Formats: sequence, C-alpha cells, structure tokens
Amino acid sequence: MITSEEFFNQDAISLAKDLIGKHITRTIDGHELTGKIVETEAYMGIDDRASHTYRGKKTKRTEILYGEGGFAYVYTIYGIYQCLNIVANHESIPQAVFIRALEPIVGLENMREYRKTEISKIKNLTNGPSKLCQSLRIDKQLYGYDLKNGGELYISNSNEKISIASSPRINIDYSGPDKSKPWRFFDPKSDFLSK
DNA sequence: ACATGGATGCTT
DNA sequence: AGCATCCATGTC
Repeated sequence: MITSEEFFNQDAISLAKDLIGKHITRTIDGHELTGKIVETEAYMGIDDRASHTYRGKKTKRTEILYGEGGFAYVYTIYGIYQCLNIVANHESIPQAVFIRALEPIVGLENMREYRKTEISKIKNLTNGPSKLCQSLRIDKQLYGYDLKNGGELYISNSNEKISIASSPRINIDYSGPDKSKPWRFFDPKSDFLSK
C-alpha cells in the first residue's frame, strides 16, 4: 500500500504516469476487488480548460480538489454514471488524475455481480471510467476518502514492468486548445483500454 | 450513429 | 425556478 504524501502530492501529469501499472484495491462487504491501472488522464487545474477547476472554479462538488493529494474525487456524470479521480498536488493546487481503465486482477466474480450490465468479455468489467466504478462499487460515498489510509480504497505497487504511451484526452471537445494536450497515459500493450 | 439520463452549476 | 451542460455507456 502506498501511504506517502510525496507520491500523491506530485503534479497531476507526474502522478498520472506513476499510477500506470499500480494496483487499486477496493474492499467492500468482505470482498477484495483489485485491478491494475492501465489508463489515466491528468487534469491540471486552473489553467486547464478541461478541468472542473478551470479558472479556480470552486463548488461543493470540486472542494476536495483544493486539498492535499491522495483523496478520492468521485462525481456523477450524465446523471447516471460515476467517475473516480485521485486528487493530485498540494493544498490550493486543484489537480486530479482521472482513472479511465483497469485490468481486473482479484474478485472478478464479485465485479460481475456489481456491474449493472451483463457482459460477455472480461474486459468490459473495467475498460471505461464508469464501468470500473460499477465493478468496484465506487460511488459518492467514497467522495473525499483518503487513499493513504488504506481500508476501503487504496493504491499499491505491482512488480510488473510496464511501458507508458500518451495521447490527447477523451471526450473533452469543449476544451479548445487544451483538447490536444497529450495528457492521457496508458499501457499500450494492455487489452483493457477504454478505446 | 444515436438515445439515454439526472445531478450539477449557472443564469434569471 | 428554469435551463444548458456533461472527464459515458449501451444498443442500434
């Protein structure tokens, strides 16, 4: 388990790269659900038009982003889906890393139960930001949860060697010049990417 | 390619 | 109160 503030208090681009290949574990109802992070995106805060904190916008929803790194930022998208971000950087620098896809490692049968849609291929458990939230049963109950404390949600190292590629971020057409910034990071060899 | 969905935030 | 938006997904 990774407990150090230094790890999470990096800028979002550095953290987004460092999270690739790490394991994320959710414990719920006595089950352990673990996936390897294979795809992330960095949201760089006040100067990033794709960020929920662009120009310092601060609401009840985005409040947690203004604190220290390592906390869960969970929000609802399109009224029905949940998305998981991990807060990056220091207090008053509101950046985050969006978790877009996982490779399921532990607890696949439980993930299948929690997933709202019947699936035929394993990769459809976690190859999208809201799919993985369903499979790991991540919702706004975890808003503000400290991943450095372990317990219900935490990050840990894996031994596997991975490579990292980058591309523009997905579904941020409203972001003008920031639309093309190469702030999506992924393991190009993974079969579990969202696109 | 298109329909779906409602919380959120911003404007009256 | 009303309204446009949205870091997706499922099904066509």
